[in-house]
Amino acid sequence: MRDNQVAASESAVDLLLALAHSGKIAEARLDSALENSGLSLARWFVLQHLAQVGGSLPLGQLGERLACAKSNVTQLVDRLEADRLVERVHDAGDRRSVLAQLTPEGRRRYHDGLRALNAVEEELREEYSPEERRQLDRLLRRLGRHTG
Amino acid sequence: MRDNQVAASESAVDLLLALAHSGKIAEARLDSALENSGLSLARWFVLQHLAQVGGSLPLGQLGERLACAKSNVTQLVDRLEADRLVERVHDAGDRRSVLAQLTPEGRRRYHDGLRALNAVEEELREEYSPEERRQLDRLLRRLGRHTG
DNA sequence: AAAGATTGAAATTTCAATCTTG
DNA sequence: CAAGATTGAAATTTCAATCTTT
Repeated sequence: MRDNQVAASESAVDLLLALAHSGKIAEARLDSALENSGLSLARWFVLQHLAQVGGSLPLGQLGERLACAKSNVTQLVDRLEADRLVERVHDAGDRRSVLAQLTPEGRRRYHDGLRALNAVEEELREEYSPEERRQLDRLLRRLGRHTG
Repeated sequence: MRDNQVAASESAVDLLLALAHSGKIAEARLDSALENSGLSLARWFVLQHLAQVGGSLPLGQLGERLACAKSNVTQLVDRLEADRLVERVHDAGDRRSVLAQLTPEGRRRYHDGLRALNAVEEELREEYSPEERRQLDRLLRRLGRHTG
């Protein structure tokens, strides 16, 4: 019974497993980088996506971008709204839809978080050359195109 | 106020963010692949690590390999023990230590899960060439070497 | 009925405190 | 006191059911 066989990356599953594991490690690092800014990675991600698109997004689309359940988005936005980093705004066009909108304070906190995150850059510099970073990034962005 | 700047991979932070996101996507796929085998990805990971090292491992070391809190390992093993997939065994050498040991049924379920996971291979085949898979895998394994 | 969002319950993970052994 | 593990509480995420609007 060969159990010690799951080692290299012959199979595509091993690749997914490696991706899942690397993702965990990355998350842990980012989370600890944000520790002093009073934001969890999940909360910062919300602010980031809103900032990226210019300030607001329907909760449903936010859920797609965050790759999480929509009920989670509701509660995430609840907490962010309690901290005045985000506001709920009714969508004029479709009254079923609710927009999460970045507040000025939310925008500041997003930038604060970004600064904190950038502080971990040096760590990664030791691990990857710029060329390798580009290569890795290019490969990662391909994931999720087909079935994501 | 340039908010739409976080796009390419100039910075190392963007790479970590991409890793975290890709990890989520990978996890979701693996989890749904395991759906019919009655195992969550977290539980299968435990079985996998035990199988990889030949059958048993102290809970602490299991936590390191899984990159999760030790209290989580305790509860993970609780549930696996309830399902008779793993047994707790006292460590003869150090009575503080507790080993998680794969049962015969646990070993079977590990292989069942592996089969289910391999079924998602075809999806990935469309997304990456063998050469790209090797490249991506090689890069991922470098993560966590320095500060893990 | 379908889409968007919310609610409450359950599963999972983490954190702080505690217990036992070295 | 250090190390290894466990417990209970809190935070986070998911799932199923529900509500409103299209």
